[in-house]
Amino acid sequence: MVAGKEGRTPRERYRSQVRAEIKERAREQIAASGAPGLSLNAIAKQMGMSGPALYRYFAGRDDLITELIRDAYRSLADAVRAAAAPGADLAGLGRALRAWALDDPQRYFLVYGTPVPGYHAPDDVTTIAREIMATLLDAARLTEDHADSPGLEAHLAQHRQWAGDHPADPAALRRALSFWTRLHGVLSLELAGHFTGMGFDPAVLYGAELDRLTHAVP
Amino acid sequence: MVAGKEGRTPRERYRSQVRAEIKERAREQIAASGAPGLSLNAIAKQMGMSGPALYRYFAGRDDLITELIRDAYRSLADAVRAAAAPGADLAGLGRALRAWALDDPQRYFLVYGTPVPGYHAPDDVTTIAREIMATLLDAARLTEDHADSPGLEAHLAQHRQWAGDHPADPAALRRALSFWTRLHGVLSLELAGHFTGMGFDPAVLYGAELDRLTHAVP
DNA sequence: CCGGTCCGGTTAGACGGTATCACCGAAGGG
DNA sequence: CCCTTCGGTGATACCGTCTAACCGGACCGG
Repeated sequence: MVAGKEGRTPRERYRSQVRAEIKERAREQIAASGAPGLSLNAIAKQMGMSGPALYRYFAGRDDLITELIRDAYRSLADAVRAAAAPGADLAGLGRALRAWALDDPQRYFLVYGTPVPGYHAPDDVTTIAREIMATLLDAARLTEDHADSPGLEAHLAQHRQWAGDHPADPAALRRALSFWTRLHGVLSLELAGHFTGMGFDPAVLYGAELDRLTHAVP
Repeated sequence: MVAGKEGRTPRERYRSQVRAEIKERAREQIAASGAPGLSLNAIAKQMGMSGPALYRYFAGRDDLITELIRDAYRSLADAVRAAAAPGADLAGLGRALRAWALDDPQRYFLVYGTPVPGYHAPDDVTTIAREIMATLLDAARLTEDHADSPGLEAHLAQHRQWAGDHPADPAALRRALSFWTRLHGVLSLELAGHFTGMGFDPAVLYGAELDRLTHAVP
């Protein structure tokens, strides 16, 4: 079996365990105060250690946040992969996406929130993003919808490098892209609280958008 | 004439002038490093003053950011109002929204970016948001589209408190909401850089979404 | 014109955060 | 059994917000 993170030596076991606890506390802090409120000092104090000890486990605050972003991407990829397991269509994917987002809004924002102008995601994150897109394209091929946008599909047919060598026709590219942007539109506004106090149920709006993405309406 | 900000007394003139310059520098910093990178100290240094002087003009960092958020909302309301001036439909509104967003992405994120969990927008901001929504509803009444979502429209017909006493039928409510969420979906992903390297032109995608929101397709 | 008040600016400093450094003790492997 | 390596410590530099005490000049009524 491949060498998992489960420790070979006791030292490594302890190390990955402490790393895990640091990340857990970090997630709690982010859930409570958002990503900019994350404080290494506070985490160390919570764990009974004193400040600089954490630098044995993470190169710095940015490194820790990057790690959390990586985990968030992995978690999203897992959720999406699970929902699309054996040739499922976009509908289940959409429901899984919303469940994943509501389960931990700040995790969603780690992936899709306001970016720091200077920040560049590491390569493996973009690899995971590519895998998510591939899964999305798979499901988009198996889904029929009504609408078509000749102009957009023509454009996508000529600019499909983001799909790699995926065997998806322009209509599937369009479906995947609209799926992504429309559901993100509803989700991000909902999670950011822009619907609070408006009175309607965001789930209904989300469901309606998902319906129009996945059903061939008359 | 109403008392504008243009100074009555020289003191007030000077004060609002310094406040304006502080906000200008703050906008520059936010554009360069994002909202969390805003530093009062750096602004003071840039202006040739020393740290605490800025507290004569703003109660603190949060107060300054809140003021910038207020300005961003006002700017968006102005742009939307100008685009919808004499009974225009959603198409022009959509183009104006994208232009406004691309003109200053960080300003867009001040309005629609990742929220700080504890933060609550002041009342006048929600008032401006309401005005934007009213303008959007006006335009949505004058626009015909093809799609309909009976379930969503029925739900909105019963939960229309966010529309206040606006004379908009359920279809218009649905159009306004979809307009908001779909265009935000494309815009926020584009501004966050999630389309970079994918090869296609976000403007085409945005245009296609706007088309389907404003044209009665077969 | 003059005196008092208000206002905008200063320095000093408390406090908390990131991050580096030198040092120490103990666990672990040869 | 020794020695290396690793995890943890306190001290420290630096930067950030924000408060406090203080000062000088602009503004205002008389």
